[in-house]
Amino acid sequence: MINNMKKKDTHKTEQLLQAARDIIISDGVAAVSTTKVAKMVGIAQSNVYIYFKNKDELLLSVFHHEQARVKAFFDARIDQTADLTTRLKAYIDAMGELAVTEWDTMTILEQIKAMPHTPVAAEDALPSDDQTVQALMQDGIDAGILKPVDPRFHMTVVFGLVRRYSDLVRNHGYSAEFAPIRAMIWDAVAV
Amino acid sequence: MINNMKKKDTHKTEQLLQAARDIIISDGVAAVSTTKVAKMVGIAQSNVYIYFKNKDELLLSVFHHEQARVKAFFDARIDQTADLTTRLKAYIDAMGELAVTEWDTMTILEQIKAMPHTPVAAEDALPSDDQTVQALMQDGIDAGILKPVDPRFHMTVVFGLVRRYSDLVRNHGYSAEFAPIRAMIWDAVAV
Amino acid sequence: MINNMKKKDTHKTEQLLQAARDIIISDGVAAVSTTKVAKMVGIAQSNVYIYFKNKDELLLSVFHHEQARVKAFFDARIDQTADLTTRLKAYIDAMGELAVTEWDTMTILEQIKAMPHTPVAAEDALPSDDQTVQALMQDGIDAGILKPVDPRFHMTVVFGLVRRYSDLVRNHGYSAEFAPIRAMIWDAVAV
Amino acid sequence: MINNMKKKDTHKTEQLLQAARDIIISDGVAAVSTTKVAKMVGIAQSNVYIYFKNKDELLLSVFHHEQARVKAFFDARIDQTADLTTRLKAYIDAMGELAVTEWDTMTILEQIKAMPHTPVAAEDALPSDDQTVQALMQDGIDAGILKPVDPRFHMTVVFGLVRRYSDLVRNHGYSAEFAPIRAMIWDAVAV
DNA sequence: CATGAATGAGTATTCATTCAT
DNA sequence: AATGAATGAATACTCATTCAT
Repeated sequence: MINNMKKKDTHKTEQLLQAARDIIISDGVAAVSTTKVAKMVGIAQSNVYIYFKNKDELLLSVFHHEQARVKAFFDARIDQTADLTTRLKAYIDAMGELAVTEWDTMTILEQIKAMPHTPVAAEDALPSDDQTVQALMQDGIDAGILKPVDPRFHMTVVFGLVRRYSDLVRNHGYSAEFAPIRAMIWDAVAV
Repeated sequence: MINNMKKKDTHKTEQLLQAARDIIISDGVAAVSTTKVAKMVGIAQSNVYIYFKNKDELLLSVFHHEQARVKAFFDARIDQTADLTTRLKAYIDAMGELAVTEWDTMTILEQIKAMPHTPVAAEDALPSDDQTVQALMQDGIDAGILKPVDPRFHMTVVFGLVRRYSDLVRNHGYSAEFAPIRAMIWDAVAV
Repeated sequence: MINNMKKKDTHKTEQLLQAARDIIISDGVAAVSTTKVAKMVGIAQSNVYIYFKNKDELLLSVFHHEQARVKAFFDARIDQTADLTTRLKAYIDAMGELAVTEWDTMTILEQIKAMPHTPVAAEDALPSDDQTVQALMQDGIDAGILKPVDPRFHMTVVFGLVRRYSDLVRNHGYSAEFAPIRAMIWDAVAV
Repeated sequence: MINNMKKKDTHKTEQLLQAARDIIISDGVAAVSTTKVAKMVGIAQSNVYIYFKNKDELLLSVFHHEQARVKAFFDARIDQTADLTTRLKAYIDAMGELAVTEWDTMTILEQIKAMPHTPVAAEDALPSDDQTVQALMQDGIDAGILKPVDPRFHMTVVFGLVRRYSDLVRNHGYSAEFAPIRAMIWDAVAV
């Protein structure tokens, strides 16, 4: 028990996922290689195949982990029993917060999704393309609150502006309120 | 045959650029390699280094070519002598047209810009970040026509929605008018 | 369930052998790997080493099993009390039947025998090199029935033609009698 | 000229082919790897791809080289203007000589042809399956000289016995005449 | 008996770049 | 201007085997 530290086995899986995440954030998905993640964790390259069937499965695992984070984030912030307008505005605010506090998560999802031969199935998606969100938007349209266009346009506005906001805040020293951006979004999507 | 050997140089350069473009469009920037472009043009791999110092310079050259196309597109469509509101609306419409007719060009610019260690300098940019456009937006803000936020937000809205519109039209069989999208954009950016 | 755990051992051994056989038949000996056989049987890769010291021992075991099948086949078909000519002809006919009905067995023996560093000792061998058969041939030679050459030549003729016959029947839709082939063999070996 | 020994470029191709041949003879086709051949020639592994598109193309090249040797061998030994029986017997004798003097060549052809996913097209083949030879056999059958069975049986007898003869001579210190073997073959194939 | 973890060596192939000719 | 040759590093993935639990 004292000199046998072998219990951490499952931990290796986590460490590999973290290594992959780190590489994606710093150098992009294309830079993720079995060699690199293994080296970062301090194991032999071939061991990666003990924990993941494939490089694809490794990346898919990263994707699902980050996706779960996003889902938890929204679940915690949007009260499904509230009225529609409230929920729509809550979604926009949640997105704004997410884009800033979970920038890395967003980047990772974006990168894996945009891969040439992405391992991510079409159904899986970025938060902005999420089925639930799309349904929410559609409800807004049906209720006459949102403009009657394909809901994907609404999602594009929200996601695009919110990402940009976060980018300016993080990478360009921009320090302004989210309020005016929220206003832009609402003016764009609302009837 | 004997004395027109000089022309081939320029021709080969163009051919290489075209080969790179083709690969970017079909398989993404990551798939561009000196081996492939050389093979496509029918020259030895090492010859690529006669026409371009680097692979980076090749991609940069592709980038500048496409950027020039975009610039020409706007120059032809926006009357700089018209009043500000007219110019702003003309810009939005031009963007809408560009996104559809020059989808490949946009894709190429996007791809090269998004590269992990992009050869594109920060000043260079997507049309939505263009200095001229940014100035136009700033004028709109100063004139009280556009919302008083960083002009990059306005550009994000225009570019994002217009790209999405084109994507739906091209890749998802969407067949609707641009008008409602133009309305969304204007509602977002206008005071 | 509690007290019949001992049986599983033998069972797993057999299953592993069968897995190896299947791979050899479908993809050749080179395709046999501890990883694959273990996966086919549904056990951990390392468990293969519980049942077999080596990959070589696994293959050797497969070899011996198939060899035993062949031996049983001949024992059942050749009456050792019959006169020499009868036994020789019975051997040829048995070989003809074996090649067709036990094609897989022959293939497996052949494949393992032909391995670059075959685990099969020189004494062990294909049926055509079998000690018993060789002795039978020698008797034929001594009795003046077969041509006075190394008995291995006689075995080569029998085995080669019979394998070819089976190959044409199985893989090339050939549908002819064995009789003319038996005649070819006899003409070749008989004085 | 004195210190520039770079002229030997084409020679490298030959050296690589020879390295592949050597490995096939000593350890079988399966043992051929780009790493090994490159090391044997003293170049970087990646250089193999300068001379051959593929490992398959390397092996195919080896195959064609050896095949050409065999063809030349037969062309030099069989007088196509001689009468049929003479040509048939000449073929058998040529085969006997070939099997002994070109043992390695036969082994190489055999090994490459027997590969799990052989790069050799079905039309290409071992000398014993050669179109020309098959035609010769067919002529013999039509002329009533050879037994009226599929010509591949005749070829099997010739090739099989001749290979065995050579094997005994080379690997088992057998030192007998070819004459009795020739007689066995003839008795088998002739009417 | 069974397993998961580990490893090092091996596989074919692609790449950007350099250089002498 | 053009090329063929060369290289070293990188890629994902498989393998036989060992060992502590």
